[in-house]
Amino acid sequence: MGFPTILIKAVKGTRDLLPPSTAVWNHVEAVARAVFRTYNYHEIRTPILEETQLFARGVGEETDIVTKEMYTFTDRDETSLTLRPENTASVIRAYIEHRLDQRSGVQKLYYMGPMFRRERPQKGRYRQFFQIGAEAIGSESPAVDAEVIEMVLEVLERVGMSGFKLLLNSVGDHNCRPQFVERLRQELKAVSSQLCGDCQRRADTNPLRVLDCKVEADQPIIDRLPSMQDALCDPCRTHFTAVKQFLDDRGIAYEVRPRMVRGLDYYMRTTFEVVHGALGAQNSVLGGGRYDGLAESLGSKVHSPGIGFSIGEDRLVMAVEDAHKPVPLDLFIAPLGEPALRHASVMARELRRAGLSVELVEARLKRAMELANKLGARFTLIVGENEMTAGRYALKNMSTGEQQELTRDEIAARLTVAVN
RNA sequence: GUGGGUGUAGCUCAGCUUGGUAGAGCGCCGGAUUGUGGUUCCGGUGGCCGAGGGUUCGAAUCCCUCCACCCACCCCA
Repeated sequence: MGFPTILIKAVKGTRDLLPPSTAVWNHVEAVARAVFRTYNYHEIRTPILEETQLFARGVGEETDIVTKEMYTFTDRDETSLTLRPENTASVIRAYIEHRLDQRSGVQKLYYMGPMFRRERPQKGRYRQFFQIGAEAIGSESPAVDAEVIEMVLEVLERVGMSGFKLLLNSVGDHNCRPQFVERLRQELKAVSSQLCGDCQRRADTNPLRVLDCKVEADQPIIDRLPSMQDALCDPCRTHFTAVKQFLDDRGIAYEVRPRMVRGLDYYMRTTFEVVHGALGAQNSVLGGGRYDGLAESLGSKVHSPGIGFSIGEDRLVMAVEDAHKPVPLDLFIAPLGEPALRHASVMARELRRAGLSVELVEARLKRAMELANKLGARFTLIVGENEMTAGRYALKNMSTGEQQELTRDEIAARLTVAVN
């Protein structure tokens, strides 16, 4: 007593999702599942907790994600565990562990759920964030790349998003990329002193990132640096040309961004990203790409090339939320008095079983009507003594104000028609 | 990790320059007589003014320190 208890609040970078916003989340997820089904993708659920080694080897020892953003702790038996910062490595781990390569056909898997990265939070970026992703494993064909891209754009469109832009690139493979990076590193030695501070550092640690620099003053210098597009080896070039051809066939618009770089080491050949204007600085709604060497680097003896993407669900919801209208309540039942409440409760059960959303509150009628209105009820049913003895109940249409006396059966029939 | 901004009622904010211990709108609750909502009118509820310290007779207001949140860099979804 007297000592104010310190309020416990949500951990930094995490948040509570409340109604009516959760309806938008559910809608986005339902649309994604529906689209994935039509492309014959099936859900996979992997643990949120994995051995730290999985991400170190999968995502890349030197990436920002692994070096400074993971939630890692030592378990009681001394093994190092990590809250997943992304899900592709886990999916591939499961693919190898359960020998999914032995199943026939390309394995097409999708997932949705929380990921964790310990970054400084800002608009569209959280420490616990949600991704919806899919992976197609077991094919190197550029036709698969195009189909995956087509599918994810379908999700965006069906969810009501517009005004987005698809960015495309090829980052080469084990054969041509290391050579390119080395060449870039050499050329940067001559000019890095003229670049911004970040780029001077990147010139050493991650030369590819210099190409992606947004500092205005650096652009003329960056423009003169070699392009990955020109450095692609023949197989990579052929693959990329085919991907573009397949997209063109579908009438899918894209912009080739030779300088677009992705932050996960496993990407190879095709990479892509979708950006949207109204999201703040974190304007990337989804990112993805091919990862033909990932399975081997996780210990697979069979070559298991794959391609996938993941949507930033928080950002997608942010982009479509305003257009979403609240889910209405079908019926508000206003019983007058204790006997009426018992009677109405039974009626409510019947109507709910028939699929209607029903709220039931005993109160003075004026108060009940007020509540019905505030809850956005489409109809209100009044159950009083008169109604119970007559077997006919007053059903009021809340938008027109019109009211009629109906029997129980008539109410159910009338409502199911009106609601659909 | 680095910068900038903001912390006053459940929400959005005013008040701070020129110290005299709080206001608006919305929300919520109630009323305008009996079993009918939305509009209008009236009333009510609600805040240790982010926390701690300092200056002062007196601090939401001035000074210091911390904390939280937001935005941006970095990086990414």
